[in-house]
Amino acid sequence: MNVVSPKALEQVAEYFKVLSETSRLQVLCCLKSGSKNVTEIIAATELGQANVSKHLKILTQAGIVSRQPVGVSVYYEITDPNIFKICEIVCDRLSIHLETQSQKLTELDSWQTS
Amino acid sequence: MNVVSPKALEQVAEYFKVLSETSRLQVLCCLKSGSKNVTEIIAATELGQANVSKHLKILTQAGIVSRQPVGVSVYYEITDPNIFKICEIVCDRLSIHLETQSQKLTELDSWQTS
DNA sequence: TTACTATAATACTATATAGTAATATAAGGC
DNA sequence: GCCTTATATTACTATATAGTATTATAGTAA
Repeated sequence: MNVVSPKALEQVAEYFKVLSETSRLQVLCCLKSGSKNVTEIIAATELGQANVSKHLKILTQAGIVSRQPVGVSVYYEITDPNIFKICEIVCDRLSIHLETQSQKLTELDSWQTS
Repeated sequence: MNVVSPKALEQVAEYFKVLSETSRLQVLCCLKSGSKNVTEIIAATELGQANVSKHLKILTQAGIVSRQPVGVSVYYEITDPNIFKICEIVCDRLSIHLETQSQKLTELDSWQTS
């Protein structure tokens, strides 16, 4: 058994873990329109400075964004546009899931009140 | 700012969190070939029984697998084949990232030995 | 040099969760 | 009824990490 080695799956899991935080997704979303420096990212996301800095480091290490110092400030940019393709697939899936969930709730409700 | 609401991003992050564990990816991989009961999943993944049970609950609640009791055993099946499309995109991205990483290491190495 | 601003790193707390041992539940066979 | 097997749940420990206050570093202007 074990067609795919757990070692390889670990890498994939690690990548998903980077995407599994609301704050990091916020950062990615605000970078969707183009390169921004840290101050702009802080303003857009309303997150703390140290927090944003930490998340940017994680995103950079994962190769999802790139870092480019310009004078005193540092600009970050998305290097992997596929990110949004992945998010789209997930969103589609979520809406389907939520729909069936609410349908089940409706059925449950009508069963209780009958 | 904040084009996408953090509330919506939370849902997406939650979905990614489900996929961010090696053990759960192992379970999904072993279900790729088709429906399996818990005993078969335990055998294929070599994970503990309670652990598998917990992961299956999480995957079911996320709508990624479906649960079907048959007699004394319970069969699980992947309900969202898009999962593997997402994983493929991530794998492609990972190989690109690893390649550039190793390239950087090679450059660093040749710089040190020159 | 000093002062100021932008970003990063450190140290810490609080929270979440993976894994596991033990227990519970439930279905079939006897 | 009891016994066995399959799955789920509970209680617990150990670990990881998000957020934050504080400090450090670096670029730039006066």
